[in-house]
Amino acid sequence: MSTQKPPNSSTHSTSKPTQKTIAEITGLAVTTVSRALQGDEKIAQATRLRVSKVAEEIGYVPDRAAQRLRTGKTKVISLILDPHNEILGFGNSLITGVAHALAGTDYHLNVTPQFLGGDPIEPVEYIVRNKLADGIIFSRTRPFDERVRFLRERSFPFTTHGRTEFGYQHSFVDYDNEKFAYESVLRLMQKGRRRICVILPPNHFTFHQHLNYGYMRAIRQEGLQCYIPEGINLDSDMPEIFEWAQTIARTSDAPDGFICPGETSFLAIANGYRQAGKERGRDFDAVVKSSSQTLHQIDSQIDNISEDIRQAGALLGANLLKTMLHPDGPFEQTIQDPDITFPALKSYQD
Amino acid sequence: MSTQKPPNSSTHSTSKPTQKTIAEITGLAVTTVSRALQGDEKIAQATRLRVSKVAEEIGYVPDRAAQRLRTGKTKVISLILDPHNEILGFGNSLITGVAHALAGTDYHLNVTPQFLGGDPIEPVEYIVRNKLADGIIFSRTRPFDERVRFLRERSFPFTTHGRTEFGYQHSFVDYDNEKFAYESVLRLMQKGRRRICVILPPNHFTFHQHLNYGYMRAIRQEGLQCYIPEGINLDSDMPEIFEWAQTIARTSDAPDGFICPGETSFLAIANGYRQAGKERGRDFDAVVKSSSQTLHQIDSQIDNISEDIRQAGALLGANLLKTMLHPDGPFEQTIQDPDITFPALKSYQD
DNA sequence: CATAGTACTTATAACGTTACAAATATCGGA
DNA sequence: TCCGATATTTGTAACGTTATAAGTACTATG
Repeated sequence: MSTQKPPNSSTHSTSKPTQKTIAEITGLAVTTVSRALQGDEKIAQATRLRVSKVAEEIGYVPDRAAQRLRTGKTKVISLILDPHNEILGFGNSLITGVAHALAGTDYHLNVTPQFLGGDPIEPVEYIVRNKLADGIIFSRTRPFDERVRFLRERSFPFTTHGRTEFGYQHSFVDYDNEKFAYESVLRLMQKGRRRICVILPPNHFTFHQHLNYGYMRAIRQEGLQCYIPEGINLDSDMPEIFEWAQTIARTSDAPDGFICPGETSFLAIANGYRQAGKERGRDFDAVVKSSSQTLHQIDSQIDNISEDIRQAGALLGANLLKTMLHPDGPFEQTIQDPDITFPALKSYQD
Repeated sequence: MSTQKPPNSSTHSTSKPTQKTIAEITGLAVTTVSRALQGDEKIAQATRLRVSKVAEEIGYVPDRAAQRLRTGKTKVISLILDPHNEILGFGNSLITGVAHALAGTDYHLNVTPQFLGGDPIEPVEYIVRNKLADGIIFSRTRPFDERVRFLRERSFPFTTHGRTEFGYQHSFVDYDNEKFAYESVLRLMQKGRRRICVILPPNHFTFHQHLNYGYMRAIRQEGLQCYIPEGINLDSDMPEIFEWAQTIARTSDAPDGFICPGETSFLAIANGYRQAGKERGRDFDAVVKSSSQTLHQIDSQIDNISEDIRQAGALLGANLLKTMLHPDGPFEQTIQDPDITFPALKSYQD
């Protein structure tokens, strides 16, 4: 108290306030200010209070660059956004979800775009190399995903949207695609459909397997023929799918039921069938996985099983935060349950 | 040369290489290494070459935190993503565009989500306060946009997607909504429509004015009645628009032409009209502004005027880079021309 | 009253980089 | 041979923060 320096007003009025400014005002040492702001128990409660009050008053905000340089922690989480995820607001919902999970913490969200045609490992390597984040979230995992291997080798915290098939555990959030596919088959059968086709993602993705399992399980159980198109997948352009649908719609054994794990594939198929004079509800049916209300507006009677992307984002954020806190596990592994609420069945069960 | 220190191998083999590592290997001073890496002409070409070769070899990457602390430059550009921009991949396209503009520079892209219902100034204040970026991009500008005022006051570089009506100039990229609306009216007239309705964004946005001007100009010129719905706007939920459309479709003076500056509004309207037994092409027509191929798949005969969002992002990035280089202007102001290519008219011009 | 402990505060150094001023070497010309 | 000019390199300090170790003052204990 007695050693309080004269409040050198010229120093702390001009530019951005730092801990030094607070130190000068309170007459404390910069170290004390730093520790007070960190809530160190070894600093007297009264001091802590005083410091944070002054900090508040003069509008002090910590310099993240300095913190980062000193501690090595970026306090940033990087979400890698895949260009294929454009589908009806997927990216935005995911971002919003993660951002919500991070709100209240001092972590920032950084979105790294993954360029179309680029190697998926690139953004991950880049982030690790340049230490641009403390944790990474990415999607579209593969059974033996290179990114997972890479990050695990370096003990770099991450969470994935989608599972892998490695022998070791890691944090993830996934959607129960197996159940989605299985229930979809049952629903289509309920509507009298027998030639049920499923649109699968490219087979190097893990969720290809899950969808496939669910579909095949139901198909076998019900004694149906499986119908998996070749040359067409969930990532195909709409015009491509449209062309394909238009063609097969005119064949004698054209599918009368579709399982579409994405909205756009359904739209393209419905359009292709329409060109061939076939209407959804009369000539064929479909169960669609969607994450927005858009589809329902286009076809209000469509059977739709929803996936809550925003929730997935929030879970991913939360799981990653936990992983960073306890880097050696246990790993949070969350599987989202499909929300199945079909419209009531009409009487046209022929 | 003679003063070369012995290559203290223990120092630069373990952890991440820094300029110090390079200095030790080359026998130069850290300062020289720093300036060589910056390409300073005052450093001998031979030295520059040698330094960058060693840097490459040992996999040196500059520590951004240290650079940032020292220079005050974050080398980050922040894109503020509005939740309303979810519409069919808007966000992703914009991100991709900006990212492309930034590729090759040492700027990073950081996406800051704007929460639904939050004050638009919040993310901007936050970025400036915490100095999280050197430049900001945001959209959905208002005529007297608070964010523009705020950033200009602080001479903080920014570019907007959309114009303002301030007396001073600033960098922006905008779409020619006036032309879009005007041309849409003409197109609908060409198709024999006379009761032409326009869906406008909330009237606090600048592009509300532009759309309105274009629409009104054409309406007056052609001697038509204007039809601007109340209670419904471009940001309304699809179910809301659907309800509205369903109701007016049954009125005697129901519009037979719609100008939809967004895909979802069209879908909701088409659905509402369909409930009332009215079909697009027969009972009404629409011109839709879209930025994806999705709509075309749903209705291949639809008149659609496209907006290239990815290009907008690229322009925004480029403009902002220029603004940061020359903070006092001249400001890049780009207006994107609508891409108008309608399907050939059928003969049903009654 | 000395001593150990407790409660709290502080000086010093360092993270990796760059701005600045200063130093050294090299060279042509007087 | 000496001088100034040019070319090139270097030492020092600083950006704002925090970890570490060391300090001070006060209290309790024997």
